[in-house]
Amino acid sequence: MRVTIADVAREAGVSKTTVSRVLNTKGEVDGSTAARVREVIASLGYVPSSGAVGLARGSSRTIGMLVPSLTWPWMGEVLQGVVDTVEAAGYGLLLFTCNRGAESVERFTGQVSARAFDGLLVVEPENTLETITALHRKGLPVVLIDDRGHHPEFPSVVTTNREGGASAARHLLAAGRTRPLIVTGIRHFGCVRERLEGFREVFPTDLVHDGDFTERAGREAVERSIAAGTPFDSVFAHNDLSAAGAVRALRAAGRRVPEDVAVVGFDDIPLARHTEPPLTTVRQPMRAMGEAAAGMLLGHLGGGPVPAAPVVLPTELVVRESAP
Amino acid sequence: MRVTIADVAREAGVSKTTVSRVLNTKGEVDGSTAARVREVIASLGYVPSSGAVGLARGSSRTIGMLVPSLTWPWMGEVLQGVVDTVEAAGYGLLLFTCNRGAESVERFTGQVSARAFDGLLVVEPENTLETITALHRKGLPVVLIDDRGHHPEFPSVVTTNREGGASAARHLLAAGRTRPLIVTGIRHFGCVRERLEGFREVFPTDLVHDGDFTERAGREAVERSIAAGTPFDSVFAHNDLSAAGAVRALRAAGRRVPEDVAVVGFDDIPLARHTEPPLTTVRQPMRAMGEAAAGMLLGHLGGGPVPAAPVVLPTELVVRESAP
DNA sequence: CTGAAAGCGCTTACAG
DNA sequence: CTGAAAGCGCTTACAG
Repeated sequence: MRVTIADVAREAGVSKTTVSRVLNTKGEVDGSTAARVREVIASLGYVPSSGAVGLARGSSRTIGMLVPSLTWPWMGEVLQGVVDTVEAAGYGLLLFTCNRGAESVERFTGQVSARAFDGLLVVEPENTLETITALHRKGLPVVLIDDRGHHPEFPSVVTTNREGGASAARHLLAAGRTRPLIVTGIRHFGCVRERLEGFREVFPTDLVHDGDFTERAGREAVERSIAAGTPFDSVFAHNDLSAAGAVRALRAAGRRVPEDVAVVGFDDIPLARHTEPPLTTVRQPMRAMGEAAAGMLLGHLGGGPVPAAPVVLPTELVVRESAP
Repeated sequence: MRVTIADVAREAGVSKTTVSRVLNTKGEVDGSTAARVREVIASLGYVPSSGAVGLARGSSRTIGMLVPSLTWPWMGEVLQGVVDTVEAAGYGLLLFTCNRGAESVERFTGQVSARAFDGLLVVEPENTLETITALHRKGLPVVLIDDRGHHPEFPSVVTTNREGGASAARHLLAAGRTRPLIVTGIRHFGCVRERLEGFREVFPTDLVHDGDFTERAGREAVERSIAAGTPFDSVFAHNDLSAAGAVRALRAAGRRVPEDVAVVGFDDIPLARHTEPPLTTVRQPMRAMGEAAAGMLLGHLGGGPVPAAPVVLPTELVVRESAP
């Protein structure tokens, strides 16, 4: 049978109120009484029921996290940062993905209404913005990670996408390249627009291929440019996957990387160091972003303020062989 | 203010008992009464508090999952399989990692005692077996995923490691290779022993290098063999990361892959299709394993039996250029 | 410094 | 078919 606060109280010869007080170090309790209660707690191996505590206190000491997919290359890093921070604060992390349309979104909002968690971390899945906005307006604390749509309504953690694009441009320019080709990610993402602008402010070019973050997008951009006879001596891809595709297509076409064409990616996912040649890329601090977002949310739940402006964590250019 | 069952009862002109009955479709309720209650529920947007339900019912409709790391290359697939299954059943998933020693293990067992979840899925972190065994003996339903230590005490989902090793061996043998080199993973893992035995039963060899699942392990095994003048015409690595290391070292040493040396990995992580050349590898069905484990646990929580023997999901040889 | 009692929002015998 | 009441295991005014 489960040990309850009543068992502890009886065994220690005090009231449940007193046990609760020493449990939460709240209110004055006589030193020796407290010590006795603590002994009983230890000897009985008593742990308060999280459900009962949550019900009585009106909060669950759990935070929720909603992500579009768990298999994206950088999601593990974000998650690890979040889990580490949340666990260290004694909170639990409830994980949700909304990848099966309306039905799963509904199930998710049900969990929210059920008060299964006190606050929500979001890597925004497509088509969930309305839902999340509604929940936020109803009072659910929310922090966005890698805000791809730029929603000033929410506290968020972002990285320096514009400066990241600019750093790639400066690097290629310094290496003496003159005709860069850009393979973008999905255009309506804020991060994509920023990476593009940041790059072109430093290194203007009209060779822009619309991609979608897939390997194929990188491959096709290169294949088409070569087929069209468009000269280019470098590629800036908006993520590492399409950079890897570009590298593959270049080598298949007999162009040497980096001698003939230098390639720079974005993200620095594990794959980046394993392509041939390894990718020069703009590193996103995914784990730190997860930690920062979780920290913000926990701080807010603890009664603190939330930053009015997005918290910005810097990208970092990682130089490898694809663009030395 | 939050909508409660009392609000619904008042609005519908019935007792809380009746509302509870239509909520859980339990016991007989008059058709028209039920319809009226349902309308009120919808119009008020009522959702039962998960904490209260859990307290009253003695279960949380949440399952826990404990993993050693969220950044391992195949962990995302496992997680996705688990989350999809758990969500579809209307359960929540609470995520834990025990990667900071005793302190985090303690915090984790605290959550268990707090009844934060009804059952546990485990990808076993090092040095947690005792803890998990103790929890299991105390009555916590547990299912192990990719049981690396072979603990017959627990229900588990595994893959055909022995047959996977054998399939790699048959493939190399059929390709006319005669001197295979093996780079193992950490030796005390059950899966490593099985892959090794499976391979050597089909294709005996004494060229075995103890590795640790890192890229460096693959690189060093190859470098040492070359330095020692040991002839070999193929490599079977116990995971893709060390296979990638082997490929890299071979090419750096001027050996052609697969012409001079064929390389076969294990896992089929995303990286496998991006090495140069892409890796032939023994695919582990990680997502399916996650789904199966979650399904077993949910079935058990639902009152069903657990399979007495481990559930075994088949590996599959994926042939790419590194060993055609 | 301490305790009796009410309350958090549900479910579940029990009685009708 | 329906409801009053007790109970799940805590916390928190309130009173002393």
